[in-house]
Amino acid sequence: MNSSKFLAGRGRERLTPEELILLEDSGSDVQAVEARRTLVRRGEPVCSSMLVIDGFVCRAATDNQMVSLHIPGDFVDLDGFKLKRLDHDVVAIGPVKVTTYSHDALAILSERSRLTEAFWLSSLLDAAIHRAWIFRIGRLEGEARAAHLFCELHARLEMVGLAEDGSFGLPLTQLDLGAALSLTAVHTNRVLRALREQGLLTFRNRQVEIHDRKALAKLGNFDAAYLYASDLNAPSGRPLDG
Amino acid sequence: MNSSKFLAGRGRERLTPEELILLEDSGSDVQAVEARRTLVRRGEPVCSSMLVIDGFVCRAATDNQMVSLHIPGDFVDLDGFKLKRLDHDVVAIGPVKVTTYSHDALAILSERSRLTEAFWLSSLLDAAIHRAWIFRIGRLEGEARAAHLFCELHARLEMVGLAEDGSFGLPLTQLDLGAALSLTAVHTNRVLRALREQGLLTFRNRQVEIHDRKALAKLGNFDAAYLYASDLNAPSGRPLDG
DNA sequence: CGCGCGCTTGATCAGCATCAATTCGCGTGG
DNA sequence: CCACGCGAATTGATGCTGATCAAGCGCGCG
Repeated sequence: MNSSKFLAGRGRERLTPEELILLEDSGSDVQAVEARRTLVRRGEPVCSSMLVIDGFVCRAATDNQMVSLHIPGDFVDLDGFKLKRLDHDVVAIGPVKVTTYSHDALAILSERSRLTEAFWLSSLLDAAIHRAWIFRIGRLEGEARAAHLFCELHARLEMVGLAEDGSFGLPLTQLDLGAALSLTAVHTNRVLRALREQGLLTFRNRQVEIHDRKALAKLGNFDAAYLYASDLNAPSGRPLDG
Repeated sequence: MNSSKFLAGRGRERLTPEELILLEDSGSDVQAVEARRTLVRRGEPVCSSMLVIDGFVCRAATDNQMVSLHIPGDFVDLDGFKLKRLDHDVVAIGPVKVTTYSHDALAILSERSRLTEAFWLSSLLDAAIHRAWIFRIGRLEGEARAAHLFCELHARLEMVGLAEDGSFGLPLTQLDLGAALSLTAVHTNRVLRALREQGLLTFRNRQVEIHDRKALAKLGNFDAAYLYASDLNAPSGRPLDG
């Protein structure tokens, strides 16, 4: 598995080919991580950050509240580069592949290129997604809450080519899903059944099939604007030709 | 009111005096904003960002869910500098004073200094606070939720010298508080009464008095680590003497 | 084959929303 | 000066959403 495919995620389309090469050369080889492994524990000093290449990685706060869910192309703990420790655990959900970037390497990269801005942008997108999670948990109830999360995941996965026809792999248990939705596993199960019975989506065998994308978005009050997809793919403020 | 007092908030202690001067010179004069004014509406193109000098500013998502609450020293919509529009409204809660920074000025600043990193750091702190809000709303119930929020506000205000002896001004109505806590105004009222009757805190006339800080933190499961206060005030990675 | 984990379903209970009404504080105009 | 109006605070009554407790099922794996 080559990491370069995902280097261009999260607005890094704006980078020049030279910058992308610089970025790729600074990362480690791809490393495999087994499912359920805790990659970073909260509070521990960290000296490197990870780019997800394959699989799903989550960030978990106190009482196992999931606060973030990362897909291939996401840097998981760029926070650690600037803050030197994390305020949450980082856990692989299924089997995962990552590349790591030592903070020393990132520091050198920052000196030599506009990559600092790319990283900042990535952090801003994380923050925007966090805000959507606050809204989801704070204002939507059961079915709508799940619908909103599935819409988000679909949109994000589609941006990196990992969703097709409303269908994508999602190696979460219903307990994991509950941790993200802030619902018990029991209630998550009932919510999934309700969505299935309404013909909106099925989630079985680690595979999501969205049957009615429009209705799902409506139920979940989902507006993808906060993912800034079009902006990121649009030509940047940088002059087009040099 | 001079803005320089708050330029050093949010980890900007790390900046050199020259950088601080550069920053101060790039901002507008202090502008007064009346209470309840919407400063930026979601989706609108933005071409400047704001630093809060006095008062409270919040960010509100769909259905009036508050997703963020900003105090003097916070940049409210630095997001807009990189993303060019916001995924939420920005609203003054009480009467507020701000200085604005045009994105052109910020771009020039970025070129000339390490300010990009300071801004990035500020965004990372916002994200960390967002995560704490997800935990609070997702895992804590009524009283604990309110306790956690009051602890956060106290800690943040103390960092910029706006809280003393567990007491600080907070110009929110109970409805506003409910929007932040994701509770109805009615239930917010009952929760406040419960906290008062337990001798933990009183909130009256826009003034918070924390009577038992330790017990409040315990009830709210509050650990201030996510605010990175000590890290920000500690000497930075930058060489101490030049 | 049996154990464990995840999924599923039923029954009961608690936290909070909702609806409704009253009171309080305060600025405004008669 | 007082009546009025309006937003905010407060309190009561009722109902819904989702937690909790409990039990059974399916399936992969040692």
